Amino acid sequence: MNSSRPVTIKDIARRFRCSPSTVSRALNDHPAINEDTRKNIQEYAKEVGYQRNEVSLSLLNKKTATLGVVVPTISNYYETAVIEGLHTALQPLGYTLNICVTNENYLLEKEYLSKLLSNRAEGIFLSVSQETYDSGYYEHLESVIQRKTPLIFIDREYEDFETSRATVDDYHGAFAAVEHLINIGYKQIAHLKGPNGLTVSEQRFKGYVDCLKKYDMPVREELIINTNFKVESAIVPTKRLLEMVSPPDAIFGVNDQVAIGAMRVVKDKNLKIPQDVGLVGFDNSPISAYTFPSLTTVSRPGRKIGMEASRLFINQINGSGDFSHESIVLPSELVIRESSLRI
Amino acid sequence: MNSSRPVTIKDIARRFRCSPSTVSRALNDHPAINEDTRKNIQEYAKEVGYQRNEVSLSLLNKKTATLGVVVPTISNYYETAVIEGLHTALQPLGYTLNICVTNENYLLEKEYLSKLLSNRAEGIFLSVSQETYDSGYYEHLESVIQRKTPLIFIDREYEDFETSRATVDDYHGAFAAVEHLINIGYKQIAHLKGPNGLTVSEQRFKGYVDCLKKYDMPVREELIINTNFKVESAIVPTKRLLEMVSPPDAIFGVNDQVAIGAMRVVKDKNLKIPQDVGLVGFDNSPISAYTFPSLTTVSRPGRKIGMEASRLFINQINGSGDFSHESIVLPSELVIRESSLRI
DNA sequence: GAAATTTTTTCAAACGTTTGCATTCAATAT
DNA sequence: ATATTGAATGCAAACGTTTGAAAAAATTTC
Repeated sequence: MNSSRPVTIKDIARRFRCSPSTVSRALNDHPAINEDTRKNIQEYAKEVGYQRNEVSLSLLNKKTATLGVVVPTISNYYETAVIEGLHTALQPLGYTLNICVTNENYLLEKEYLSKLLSNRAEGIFLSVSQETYDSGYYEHLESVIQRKTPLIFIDREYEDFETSRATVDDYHGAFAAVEHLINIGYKQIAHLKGPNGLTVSEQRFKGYVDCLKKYDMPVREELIINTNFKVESAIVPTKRLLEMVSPPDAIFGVNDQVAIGAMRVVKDKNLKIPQDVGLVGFDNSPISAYTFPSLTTVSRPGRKIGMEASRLFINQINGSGDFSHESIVLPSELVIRESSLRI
Repeated sequence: MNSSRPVTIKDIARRFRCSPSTVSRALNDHPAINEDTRKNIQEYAKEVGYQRNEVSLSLLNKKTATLGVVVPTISNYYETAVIEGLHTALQPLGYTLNICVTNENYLLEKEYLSKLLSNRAEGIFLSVSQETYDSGYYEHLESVIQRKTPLIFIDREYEDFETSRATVDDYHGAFAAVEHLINIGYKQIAHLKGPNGLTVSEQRFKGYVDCLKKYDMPVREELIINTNFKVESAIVPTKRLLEMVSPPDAIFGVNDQVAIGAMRVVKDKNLKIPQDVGLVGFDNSPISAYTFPSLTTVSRPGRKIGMEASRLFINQINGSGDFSHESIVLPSELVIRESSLRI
C-alpha cells in the first residue's frame, strides 16, 4: 500500500504483449515503430503516469547530469547570488545542481565531496570551508582530481591545485574603498577584518594595508580587529575602536553586515556618519542602499561569478585532456553612497 | 584521456582473478571471506581509489537517499534557515538534499518536480511558487501524489491536498504585532502588504485587519499597500503613505526587508522613529537587531520549521499506508525593540 | 507463388552492484 | 578410503533502460 511501485517499461510491455525494446522505442519516437503501436503505447504510458527511471539511464550512459555545488554557507547575499548565476547558466543545459552546505566544516566538506563522487556528479563547484583553509588538508580533493571530475574553485581558492577558478578581485576592491576614504580626507582608517586565513579576508586586508602604505599613512595594528563576517561580531570591536584615546575617523568593514553592525555602534555613541566617522562595507547587498545613511560599499558580481564558473566548467568538459585550466578574476566596483561622503 | 573511467568491482575482480561477488563481499566485510583475500582486496581498492557506484545501488535497491527541496527563493534569511533545519535533521540520516529554486516560476516548479520524480527522490519538501499559487494549477502535484512520494508542504500551503504541512502561525504573529502597536498608543496603523494570494501575505494581512477590528479601529483601505517582500518595493508605498493628508503614525511591514525600506523613507522625511512613526517588521532577521533604531519584529522559527518538516517526513515513511497526514503550526513570537517603543 | 524488399519486432548485452544458492576444495571424522 | 563437515568462492539473477544486430512479419515485385 505504502509504496506503489512506479510503472516501468516492462509493465507496459506486458500489457501490450510486446518486448521492452518496442516500448522504449515507441516512447522515444523511434522511426522503426509502427504508428499505431506508438500511439497506443504513448497514450497508455501517459494514462498510467509512466516516468522514465533516470537512475537506470544514468547507470547505462554513465551520465548523471548532476553537478555538485559545495559552499560554506547560503546565508549571505553573495553566496545565493553565485548559486543563482550557476543555476541560470546550467539549468537550461539540463543539469541539476546538488547544493551542499558545509557550515565551514572540514569533515562535512570531505563527506559531501565523497558522496558527490559516489553519486557520479559530473562536475563540482567548490568554495572551500574555513576549516579546510585553516588546516591546509586538501587530501579530500585529491580523489576528485584523480577521478578527473572537473573541479572549479569559486572565490576561496587554493593555489596549489591545477584547476579552473573564478574569483572576485577583492584586493583592488578593498584598495579602491580605502583610497576613496583617503581622498575624502579621513586620516585614521580602521579595518574590521574577516577571519584569518581566508583568501577573501586576507586579500581585502592586503588591499587595505597596501593602500595606506601608498599614501604614506601608518598601519596601526590596534585599528585592525577580527570579525566573523556576521553583524553581531562587529559590535564589540567597534566599541573598542571608538573608545580608544586616538579613535579612528573611518572604518572599513570586511563586508556589509559588519559595516552595518559598526554603523549601529557609531550611532549609539552619538557620532555622526559620515561627519565624525566614515564607513565602507563590501558586497553591495540589497540592504546597503537603504540603511540610514546609505552604505558606501564594494559590489561583488556574485551572479556573474556563477555564470563565469559555469563557462569554465563547460569549457573543461568540451576541451581535450591536456586542457590548461583557466583563472577568471572579475573586478569589484566601488559604490559610493552617503556613509563616506563627508563634504 | 579526458574521462578516466572510475575503477569498478569488476576491475578489481580481474586483477585478483576472482569473481565480482568476492570483491563485493570483501569490501563489505562479509564474514565468509578469507581474511587474507579481504585484506588484499581492501588495500588494493584503497590504493586505486575505488568508490562504490551509488547509482547502480540506487537502481538495485530502489533507494536513492535523495530528497527534493523546492523553494521559490534562497535569497531570504527565512528560507535559508528552513533549509538549514532540514539539513540538520536529515543529513545525519544519510539523506542528500536536492535544493531546487523556482524563482516563483510555475513552469520551473513543474519541471523540477518531474525531474525529482524521474530521479526517484524519496520525498519532496515544497513551498509553492507564487505563480502556482496565483494560477491555482496544481496538476503538477498530482503525479507526486499518485506516485505516493511523500510530499511535505512548507509554509505556503494549498488547502485542497491531503498532505503533511509545517507552517508558521503568521496570523497570530501579525495580530500580536498590531496589538502591540495599539497598546503603545498608535492610532493609524498602515500595512505594507505582501503579494496578493500568498498564504503568508494573506494571513498576516488578516491578522492585521482582525486586530484593528477587535479594538474598534477603522480599516482604512488607503493605508494598505502592496509590496513584493523586497526592500526597494517599500520605498514608493511608504512615501505615498507619509504624504497623505492624514498619514499613519505606525507601519506594519510584511517582513523586515520592507520595514527597513520604510525606515529609510521615514528618516528621509525627518520623522522620528518611534516618536512620529512606529515600525514593526516580520522575520527577526539578524540585521533587524542592529538597525538604528533596532526593529521590532515577529520571529519566525525557520530552522525549527525545517526540523519539524523533517519529522513529518520521517513519520510518513515509517507510518502505514492509511497514515493520516499531520499539520504542524509553529507559533511566531513578537520581539519588541526600539522602533515601536514610544514612551 | 516464390523471391526480394521493406517494415516491424524481438533478442541479448550492457551499465555496477548485491545476494541466495550452489559449488568447490580441503580438512576432519568415521 | 569414504563420508561429513566447514570454509571460501562462484553463478546467476535482479534493478530499468537503451541499442545494434538478428529475426519475423508484412508487403511488393517479377
